[in-house]
Amino acid sequence: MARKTKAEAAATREALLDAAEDIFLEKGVARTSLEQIARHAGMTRGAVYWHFKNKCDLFQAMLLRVRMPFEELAEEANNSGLANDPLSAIREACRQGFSRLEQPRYQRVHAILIHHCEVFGDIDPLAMQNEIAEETLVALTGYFAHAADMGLLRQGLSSEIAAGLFQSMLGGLFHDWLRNHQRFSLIERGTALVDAQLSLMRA
Amino acid sequence: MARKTKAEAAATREALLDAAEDIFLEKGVARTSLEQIARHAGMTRGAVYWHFKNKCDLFQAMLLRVRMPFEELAEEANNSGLANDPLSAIREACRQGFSRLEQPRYQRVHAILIHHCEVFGDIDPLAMQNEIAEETLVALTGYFAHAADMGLLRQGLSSEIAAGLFQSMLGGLFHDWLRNHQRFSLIERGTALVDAQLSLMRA
DNA sequence: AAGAATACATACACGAGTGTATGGAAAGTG
DNA sequence: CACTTTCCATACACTCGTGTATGTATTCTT
Repeated sequence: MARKTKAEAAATREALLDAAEDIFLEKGVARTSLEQIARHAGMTRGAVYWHFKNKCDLFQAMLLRVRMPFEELAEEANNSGLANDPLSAIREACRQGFSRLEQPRYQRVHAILIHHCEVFGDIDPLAMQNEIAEETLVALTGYFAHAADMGLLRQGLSSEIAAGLFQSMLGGLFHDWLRNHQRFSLIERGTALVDAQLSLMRA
Repeated sequence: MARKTKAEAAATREALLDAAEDIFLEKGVARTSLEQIARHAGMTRGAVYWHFKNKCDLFQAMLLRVRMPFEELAEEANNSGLANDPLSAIREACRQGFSRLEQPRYQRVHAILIHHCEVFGDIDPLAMQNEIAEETLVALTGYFAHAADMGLLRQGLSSEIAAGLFQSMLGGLFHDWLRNHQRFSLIERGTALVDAQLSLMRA
């Protein structure tokens, strides 16, 4: 085969990553070969080994195309100027995260990470999930503590328990939705649950 | 090798399943070979292929040694004579499930099912999780509807939303705990969260 | 415009894992 | 006490996937 222009080469690289998303999601990471990925992108294994060192490298490249939603959730919660209303800040951060995850690429990659890959090379999805969960819990605890100081929380509800309840609820919702996203809309059901939970927690 | 007595043969079968639990949990299902399982049990692959048809059959046999806690959770919640207090019935059913899952074998097998195996042969772990989640949601909806009829729920809180919140919270808690169970006690944290959530929901 | 680098396709060697076939010694069975 | 069956080890053939080496037409460089 002949050499292609730089733009074409970049396009085949993206096509390989797209194909990897498709087949990883369908068959799981461990059960898919580089041959299957290449064929699904209309290429051969030669293209894969030119653009990526091996399967693990390709997997990492696939992850780099999306950012973790919870990280952005924490970021955007900090950036939102609602520091005087921490509970509303939590709500808006959740809605931001929901709409991010509804984008097909985000949804597919996260579904692969959480439900379709095992420990794999030097990538440990469970460790990544643990980090994300811990970050989320810390961020939520801060916001609920702030809310408690302002007297916004129902009496008898500590900020630690509130943060734990909220984080578990969010995690369960994400797992449910990623398992089969066509059953319900994440934004609709997510905001309904978030609003209900915050309403229960408000003084 | 020589033939062993029936009891000894059954013991080696259990030893093979124990070894499978260990290595599946450590390395993931896809990355473990039958050779590794056999060696970890002090046997060879001949023993594995005598007791099981293949890897998928061994996996199913491993699953059969534990039963789904949610099914039994619902059963025992029905059997408990707390029909006049649905919220307390939910609490007790959850505590039953927590103590079940704290048993090492239950914890290990469920951690494997949820976090350490992909789609695999004719076994689809995600489908199993979907079934369990659906059953749980239906059961919870029934109990919360009963509670709503009795006026036990806070006004403005529908039984569907209450069930959704509770199921997501339970699911998130399970995923968190199964990811690394040494971080906290499921019974302690679980009952704390369940009590807090039910307290928020009570009228 | 000529050499060098690029972007793949093709071909090959290699190991790892699987499934099966065979062997054999002890346990059950009558 | 023969005789069959059981329980497992060993050995072999086979497939699948990987990694690398090589070829090659084209694009980029100067």
